[in-house]
Amino acid sequence: MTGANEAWESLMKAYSVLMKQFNAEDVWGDLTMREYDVLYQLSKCDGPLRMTELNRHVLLSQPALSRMVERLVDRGLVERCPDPGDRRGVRLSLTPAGRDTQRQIGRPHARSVTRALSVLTPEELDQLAAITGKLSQSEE
Amino acid sequence: MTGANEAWESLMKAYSVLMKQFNAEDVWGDLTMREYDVLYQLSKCDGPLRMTELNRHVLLSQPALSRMVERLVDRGLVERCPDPGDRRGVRLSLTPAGRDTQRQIGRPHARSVTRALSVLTPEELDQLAAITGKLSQSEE
DNA sequence: TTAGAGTAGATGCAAACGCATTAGTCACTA
DNA sequence: TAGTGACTAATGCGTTTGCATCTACTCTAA
Repeated sequence: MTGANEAWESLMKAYSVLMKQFNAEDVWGDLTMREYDVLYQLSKCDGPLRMTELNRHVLLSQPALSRMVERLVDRGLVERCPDPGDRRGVRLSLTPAGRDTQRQIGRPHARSVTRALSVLTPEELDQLAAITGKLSQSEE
Repeated sequence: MTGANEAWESLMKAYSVLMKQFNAEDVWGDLTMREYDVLYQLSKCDGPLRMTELNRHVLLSQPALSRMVERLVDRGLVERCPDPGDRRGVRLSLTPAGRDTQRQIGRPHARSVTRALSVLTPEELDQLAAITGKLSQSEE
């Protein structure tokens, strides 16, 4: 019988341990993990993403994300063009170079993830995905 | 049937969503969540902790932790004294004020955690703790 | 059609971060 | 017991972060 706080602490610990492990791997080239995360989130959606929408998927403040995107644009990995339907907004998408970089990093990283989670049975993977999915959907 | 990468992504999403939610709550006083985390980790161990040991439990680089501890010492929340057995090392512990602050923040935060995880059944809490526990122990 | 509230993203600025390196200590071996 | 390599924590420095704020645009309703 586990309390909610023990479960949350255990989740945080796992996150922290695995994040450090992944960060130590030599697969990130000249990107940080956070920058890769932005490229990855963009790679998942084929259509262009709005800044605000992207910000929902990334653990960064709005200004920090704004500047990170600016840097990625400067480096030719992300394209930023005005949203025709809302002139306040911006549409973000990967450039070919950005997509390429994402894939090049994503492949070995995905292998690391598989290796790190290989201690879990298929049933446990299912349960983990189901439970954490429930958690992120529960924001009202 | 879920793959390891989907499970990891789902875990990261849950972490990110809940972290943002907790961060938005008005319980942190003049501390950041990261600073609270350090106080919390110190509060869990009764005996003094070594810098390196503390660093294992916190998602921060060694220099960042060193300076954060310095700030907490300046604010009177943490005590730093030389380790008699190893003159390179440092022994960290909470001051009474630090313990007090930790408790004052910890109480409402623990309630938030309980509320956020209340969408899970007791069985799911057990499973989540067991699975994430397995993950963090698997570093060889 | 226009005033006022709300939203999207950018910017100024101080604080905090990570990388590389350093100083000091330990532990093992010759 | 002197020398070498590993380990612990601190520091220099350029970059990134968050908070507060700002500008520009949208939406609602009078």
